[in-house]
Amino acid sequence: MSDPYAYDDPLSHAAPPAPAPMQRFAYLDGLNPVQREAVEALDGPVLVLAGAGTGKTRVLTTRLAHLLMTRRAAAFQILAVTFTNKAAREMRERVAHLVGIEPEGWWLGTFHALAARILRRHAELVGLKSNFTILDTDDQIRLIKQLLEAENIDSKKWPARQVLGVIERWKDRGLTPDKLGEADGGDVAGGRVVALYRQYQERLRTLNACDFGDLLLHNLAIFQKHPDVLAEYHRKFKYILVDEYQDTNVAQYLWLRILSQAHKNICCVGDEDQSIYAWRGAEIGNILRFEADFPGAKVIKLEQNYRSTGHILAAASGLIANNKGRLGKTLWTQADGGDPVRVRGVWDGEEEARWVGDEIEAMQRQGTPLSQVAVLVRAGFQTREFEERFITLGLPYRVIGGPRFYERQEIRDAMAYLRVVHSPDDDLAFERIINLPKRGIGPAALQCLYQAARGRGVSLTEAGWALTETDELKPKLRATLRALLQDFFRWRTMMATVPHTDLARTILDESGYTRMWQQDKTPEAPGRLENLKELITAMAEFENLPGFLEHVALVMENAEAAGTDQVTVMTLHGAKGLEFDMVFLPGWEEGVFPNQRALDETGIAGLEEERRLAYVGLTRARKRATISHAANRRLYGNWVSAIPSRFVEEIPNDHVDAEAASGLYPGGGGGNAYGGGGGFRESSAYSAFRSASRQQAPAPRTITLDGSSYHVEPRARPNAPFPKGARVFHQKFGYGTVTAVEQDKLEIDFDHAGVKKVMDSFVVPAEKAG
DNA sequence: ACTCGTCGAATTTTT
DNA sequence: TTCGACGAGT
Repeated sequence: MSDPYAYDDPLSHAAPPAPAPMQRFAYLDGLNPVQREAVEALDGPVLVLAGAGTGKTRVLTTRLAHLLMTRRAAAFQILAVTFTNKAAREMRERVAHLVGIEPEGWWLGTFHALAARILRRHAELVGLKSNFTILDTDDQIRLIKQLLEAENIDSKKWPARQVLGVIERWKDRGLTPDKLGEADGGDVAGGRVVALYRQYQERLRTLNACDFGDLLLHNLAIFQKHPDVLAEYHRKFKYILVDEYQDTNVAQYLWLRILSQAHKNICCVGDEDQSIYAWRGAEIGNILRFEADFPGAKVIKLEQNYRSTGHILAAASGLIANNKGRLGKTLWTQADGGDPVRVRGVWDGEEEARWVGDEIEAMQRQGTPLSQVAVLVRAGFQTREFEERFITLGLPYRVIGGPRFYERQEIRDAMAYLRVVHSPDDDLAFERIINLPKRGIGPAALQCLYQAARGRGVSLTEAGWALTETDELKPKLRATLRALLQDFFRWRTMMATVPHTDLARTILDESGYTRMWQQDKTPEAPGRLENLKELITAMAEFENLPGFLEHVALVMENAEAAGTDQVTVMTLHGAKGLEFDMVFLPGWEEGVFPNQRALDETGIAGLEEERRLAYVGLTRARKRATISHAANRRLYGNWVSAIPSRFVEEIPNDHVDAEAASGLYPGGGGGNAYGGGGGFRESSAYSAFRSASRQQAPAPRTITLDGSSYHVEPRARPNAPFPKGARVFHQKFGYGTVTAVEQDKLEIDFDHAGVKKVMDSFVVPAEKAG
């Protein structure tokens, strides 16, 4: 317990393990030939392209086990990297199961946890102390706000969130302030983001803190400037294994590359078709470029799907085939065809929720457990309608998402107390709780503290002590401040003798924080007190306070919900990696999905990412996938009409069973969602969403359904809509922009052929061309 | 220092 | 529509 950051493996420099005797490895038996190849290709760079449901995790874990069992490497010589703690835990458990024991001293964890571990050992090389704190988003925002204020930048025009976003994207790409010119920030924050970034980094250093991005960047800096340190890790890590490679950002890629450059034993597993995190810095290019980045790389494609029925798989494959930026895989299955993907058109969001609810009840009656049913939505706000409906029906459900345990206000407050006790210099934590519960130390007093701290170049705590000696503060305030600081001092001394759980309880009680919630009469208060208790319980699993704080900073996880039988409602992003028998995919409308903003902001790249998201959604389903779209939806208080998502049309007809209420879309003869000759081209959702056009709320009415289900005729499917401004491609005239729309005739300004009027059936959206 | 009202914005999320 | 952030008033 003497040094909580002592991570050194006693065996790090031990002689290489003896080769294993020839033996049979039973765990290889259940693998298919390709999986086996992926497991056994231990040396050199390997890219395993693992399609959805092809047994990726199995390959990963078996490969790790194989490395250990063949004694190619000891556990501490393997670096195994994941994105989430959940994935790390799962891998740890499954490998332990395969190997029979929990491997000791190994380096398996998230990019951030591993980078933090390395950084703690060499913190001084980048000007930090090894007990640096890792900031959470709250801290970051508050810091940026302070900087904005100091710079006199209007925080209304440039919200701290946005400024932070820009900085984080830079960090994702490995761009430290010195690599940027002042102009690189565009007009963000009045053209001063780069300066803010620099100041932000300076502040972090004086706070002895770093954010998540820094963990990686500091690692890179250390490796680049200290070859001896790098060499140490080169010697140490003989094999590197990476999960979800398609989600890596540039900084993570550089980190992997530099660590693997000595031995080149790096195996990356991923699926470019499931790359859905570009918006937070993921570079799909990393996986697309793998063979170029790692010369001599072996590429192994896992294509046999063990999850879904034939129809679902074919639907998903057909959809994703519309993407350009992919390496390409052909998934196949031995499973039955099963049912085609259902596509259902309804009048509005309410009806959609009603229909989905009814369908789920029907499935339940037929014996499907609710735990095998999921409703996957594009965006959080879509969950509400389903919740309301499920409550009405009395259908048990749980919404995944929402604020997680360690993000709750009361937990963050409690954590701030603990952080200040652990490290008195943690100004951000101190600031958070200095007046919580209310002690009368308001903004004015805080301002005074700040000045004192800055003037003396010390932390707030230290400045506080100084202020108790002077008469800059009113006597009463001075006394309060002194009492608080003395409390902290006392708690700090208790650290050595009192178990950390007891200490935490004491702190929360004596500080008056518990009492604050006990006296609070809002309905949330009891829950918050519960959470505080839970926090103490969670602490018990850790040896000491620093260990716990590191866990919270890096892991920030929820305890798993109780195991009652419930429908799962969550976002498509949240569903990656999961699977269910029955999957509902509501809201497949232009504007909602693909999301209009994604299209506006990132164009074709955005569209392709949305399509991958659709692919992820479909491939979550084992037995049945049900897509639905509403003709009308209430969005931010006003009604908008929308047309079915282009993704609906992109699914091959043979695998779709489409059915829509009649009269959903204006114009056109048939009046069903898909046939009927282009009726809904006029009410393009593009413009509808962009301008949030105010429309009369559709009068509530009963929908008469077409008696029989309607099967889509291949030829009858209309082209994608071409709103004004759309980029299109014409066989003869090339690329152009739509300048006017009149029924099925378009006026197009072609890049090379000038303005022409053409029938819409002769052009395709520009992104589909070629 | 706290409460109330107005204004504006509004995907996706891990660490 | 709903939520939050901020500014004015008590």
